[in-house]
Amino acid sequence: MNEIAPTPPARHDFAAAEPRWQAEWEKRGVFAVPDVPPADARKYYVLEMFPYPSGKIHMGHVRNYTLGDVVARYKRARGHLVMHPMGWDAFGLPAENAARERGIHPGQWTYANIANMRAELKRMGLSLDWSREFATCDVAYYGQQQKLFLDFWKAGLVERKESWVNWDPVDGTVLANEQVIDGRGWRSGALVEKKKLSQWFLSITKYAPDLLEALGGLDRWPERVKLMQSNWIGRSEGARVRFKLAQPVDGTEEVEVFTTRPDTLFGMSFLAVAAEHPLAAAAAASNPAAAEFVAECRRMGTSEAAIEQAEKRGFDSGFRVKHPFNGREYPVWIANFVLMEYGTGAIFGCPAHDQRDLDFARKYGLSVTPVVLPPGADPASFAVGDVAYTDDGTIYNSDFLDGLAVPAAKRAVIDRLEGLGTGTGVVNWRLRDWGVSRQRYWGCPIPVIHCDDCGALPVPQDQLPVVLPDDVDFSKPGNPLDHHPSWKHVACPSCGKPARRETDTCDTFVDSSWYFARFCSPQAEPPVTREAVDAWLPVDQYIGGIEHAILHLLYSRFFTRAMQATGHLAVAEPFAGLFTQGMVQHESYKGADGRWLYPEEVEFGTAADGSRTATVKGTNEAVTIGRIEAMSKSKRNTIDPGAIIAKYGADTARWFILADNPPERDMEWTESGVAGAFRFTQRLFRLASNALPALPPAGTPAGEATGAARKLRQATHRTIAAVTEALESFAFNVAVARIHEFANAIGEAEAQAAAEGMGAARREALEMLARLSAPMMPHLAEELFSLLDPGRESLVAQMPWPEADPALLKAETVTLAVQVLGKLRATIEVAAGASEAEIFALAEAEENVQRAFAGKPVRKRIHVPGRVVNFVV
RNA sequence: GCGGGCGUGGCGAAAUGGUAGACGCGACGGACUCAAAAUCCGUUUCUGGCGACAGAGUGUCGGUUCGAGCCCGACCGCCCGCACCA
Repeated sequence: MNEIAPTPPARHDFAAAEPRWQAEWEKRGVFAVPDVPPADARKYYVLEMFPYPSGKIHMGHVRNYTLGDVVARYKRARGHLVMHPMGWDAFGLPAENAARERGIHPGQWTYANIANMRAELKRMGLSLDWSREFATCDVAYYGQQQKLFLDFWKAGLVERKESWVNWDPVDGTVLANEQVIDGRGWRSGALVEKKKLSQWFLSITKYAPDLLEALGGLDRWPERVKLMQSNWIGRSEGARVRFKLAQPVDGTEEVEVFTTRPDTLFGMSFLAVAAEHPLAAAAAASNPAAAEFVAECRRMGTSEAAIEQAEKRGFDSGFRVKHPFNGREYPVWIANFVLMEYGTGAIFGCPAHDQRDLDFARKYGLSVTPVVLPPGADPASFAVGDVAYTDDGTIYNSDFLDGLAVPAAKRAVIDRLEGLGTGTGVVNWRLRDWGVSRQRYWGCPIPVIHCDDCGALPVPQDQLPVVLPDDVDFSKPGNPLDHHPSWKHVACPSCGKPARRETDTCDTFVDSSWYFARFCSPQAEPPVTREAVDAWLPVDQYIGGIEHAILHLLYSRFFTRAMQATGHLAVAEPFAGLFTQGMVQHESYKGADGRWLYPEEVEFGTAADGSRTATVKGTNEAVTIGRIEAMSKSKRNTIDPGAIIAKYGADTARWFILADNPPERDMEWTESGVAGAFRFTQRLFRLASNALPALPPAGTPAGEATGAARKLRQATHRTIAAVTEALESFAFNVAVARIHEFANAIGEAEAQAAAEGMGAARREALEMLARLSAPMMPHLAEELFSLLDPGRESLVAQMPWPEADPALLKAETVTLAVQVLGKLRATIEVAAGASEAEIFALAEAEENVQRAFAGKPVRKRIHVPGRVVNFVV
């Protein structure tokens, strides 16, 4: 052994190295791409959902942007020209809340947050083209959005309609669903009411059939997202049926319902209308009790979840309708579970074959008549108890439908209704038009002028953009744009008389419905440059949270169609590939008095029984360790990425967030996990620096190796193949595991440093270790490579992806599992080319296998090459 | 309530219908050290057995198959969305 004490192993100084490599990437412009790529370029557009600038990045962002960066760096190495931009979803409620609570202007608050978060993101070492950055609250962005709105209007895709909003009668403000808590306004505590307002809508329903059908072509989208969108669009075939009122109400003689079960029309026991339905209003006008019930329904707010979860209640309006076929009369109820927005706002109730109708009928003592007989049931005795029968069967108790199957009965009813002129077969969609009006300041102004004489007119092109005024007063409730002293007063562009600007601004979902197109030409004066969007769109890989599975993605799919219709771009689908990541979670902690504690306030120990204990740091106060749940400010179970990066470096944070879980699943952030990832970064550095004296110069080929060197070379090339496959399939946690195994193999090879050809094999292994981990730990990869090859020209970020040598992937022998009746009894090692007969003979010779036979004859032999042998006895 | 998803050791997990638990965390044991940290080596699904080995085991119950974590059905639990949070 060497008598001289070895120099202590050098440590990777991430704090110095990470900014150095970030500066180097920027200096060489490695991540910048042109608006219009060269003709021979293989473009690849990687995009993560852009962040709302809340103030600080959170772990969800770290996860999202790390995932995207791995894809971007990998695809770049595979020879693609990769566009990977970043921007800010910068309009929205929190900025107005900050303005009201702290007196800061929303714009000032937002841009300060952006500056902070941009610096935090830069410390992560993401391979972003920052020259494309914009915020949706930039006039340069929302001004172009106003042009899109007017183009859509011209193309017949914008409509003005009435709709209901949550109204806080004390604050005099429209509330977001999030601001309604248990039916009360979050600030005032007043009971929320529904209020009808005239608002702007984008006609997404015109594209409902296309949005549904085109889902079939999105082969790189998760099935569950497509299924959710499909259900949301909600195509259903059914019938509209008009019922005559026994007595006309306010001159109205009929009420129309939509049903998907026209076959059960003879099982009807009541008709129910929504509280917003004209018949409900008519009942309320003449009956104080009905008025009270309708008022109560209004207090439920507009959220569908709240409406459907509320106890099912109804009120008999006193009106009666006649059955279209037999003329029998049925009561008209006002029901809190009937949605005005769906179908016609009225249903007929058939309790025997619809669970909700059955619950309602039982509650109010309405009749229950079964009309669908389950197969094999006896018509004389079949009865419905507490469970409605919703499956197929044979129709009975139904006049001309008796004996028909359900589908035939549906057709027969529709034919008869159409013959009588009292109904039609229709396709109904659950999807509603997209209401984009918001009565708020911090959003894109809707470019419309209202004139008493000329109506609603577009703002003329030469008066665009309509810019938000800076001098706004948040001390008053309501929309600051509306009570601004001068902003809304303009001349009518048509007649010149005094007119008013639209004071509503756009839903922020509008901003995020075309930002991916804007990134292609972020400075363009038209909203997008055709050459740029035609070249770059669609986004090849889009990555974001599953919580956006429906709304954001559906609105974006609509927007590209609308932009296509108005000549702005060529594609219909914005995102060719979609990946939805899981959430980042952490344990939550509660102090003795029930207050939530931040993780850094808590100290851990071990109790006598081995369980974990926790106390408030520096005290003896007991802490309750709560559930592992999504990080949230209110539960204080957050970890600040900035602090983690400062303590361990960006590579460690990135590595840990990729290492432990499959990216689509929720992950738990643990301090010990991060520490483990940090140790691994140091281990890689040590492997390289320890090996350095034993390595031949850079560029030495590994050559035909034998013995230990060949074993290492096989490990190297198997790792190349395995990591490549894992990255291609988004199995980043598996890629990490393979690199761990590879590091173990390199570590084991240290003991055989003297073996023939080992120096070159180790050099190859370490260089590949750096290059394979580069998408995940880009700074360390550069650092390792500069250690191994100080004279090199290109950065790892510019190197092509390594290729595995097929000759080194082949195994000389394979291990087969030997089963008897499916139970493992032995394993055998056979040569790769062994014949089936040899394999069976070898397997049957195993002592354990013979014992398992227990003297019984073998009836069947199964051989799955490379895997398993199974004997059936 | 409706729609969608998930469930595997002490923990995070891996596994084209073919050896369940790779890899990591933690724990335990050992080496090094005056000591500690760091590092390195080993053990670690449960039960029985000194051991060879045997039995059980992927939320629960049932089914298909030579063979099921994986496919099918029912149930339980948790998570996401429900149109003005982003």
